[in-house]
Amino acid sequence: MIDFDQIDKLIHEKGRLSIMTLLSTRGEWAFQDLKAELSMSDGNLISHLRTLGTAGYIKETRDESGTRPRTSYELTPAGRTAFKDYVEVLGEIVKAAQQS
Amino acid sequence: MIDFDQIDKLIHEKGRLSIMTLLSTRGEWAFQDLKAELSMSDGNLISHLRTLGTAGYIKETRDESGTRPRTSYELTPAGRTAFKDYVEVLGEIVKAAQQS
DNA sequence: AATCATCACTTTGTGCCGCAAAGTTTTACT
DNA sequence: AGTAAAACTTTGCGGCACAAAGTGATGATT
Repeated sequence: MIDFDQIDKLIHEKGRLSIMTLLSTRGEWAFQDLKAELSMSDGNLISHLRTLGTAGYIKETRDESGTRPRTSYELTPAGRTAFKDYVEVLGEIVKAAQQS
Repeated sequence: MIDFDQIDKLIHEKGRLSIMTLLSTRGEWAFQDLKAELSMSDGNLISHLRTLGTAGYIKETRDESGTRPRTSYELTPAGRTAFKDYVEVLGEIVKAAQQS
């Protein structure tokens, strides 16, 4: 049977799952790009980013060179691994559901 | 892009996702069987079952014929549809992750 | 026969967390 | 100079996951 305990609670939440999925498909995302793509409020988005940052899943890079500061986010190796493991469980669920 | 808003919040929670997955693979589950399989506390399990019941996703059947009462749970058609839709989104996420 | 344990739940309570609304500061534009 | 928009941050509320404890019935034990 599927080991549901293996599901990473940090990732298994709509907001953070969205973020992790986006970050996994493309290297870097600026705050505003994430916000636009996910239609999340600023507060909600940043709180999720902070949660993922504290967990060591993502890394933020602040770029002050342009006219406006721009903070970008990308997966860390740990984040990539955690996401891969999480997706593996999803795959098992999908497989189990298809057999029903 | 994946429409994360489509993710059914009622299903997208570890406990309820576990329950829905089990119910989708096998017709009927008694309370105790679910509890044993999922290692959940009574209170937690019943509250999730109630949430899914209120949503119309599962149906409970109480069997009083034996020495002890035995309540069993199964998916309703609506629950099966909702789960299928949910799993479809999971499939998209898995696919997106594999391409990274 | 009386106590003890187990089943089958239910109720209650706490603590965390998602989420939005409003605030803040800096930069562009007219 | 004054307004607007970008780029965040802080605060607060409401809801929910989860466990611990309570209840009442049946079955086992001595």
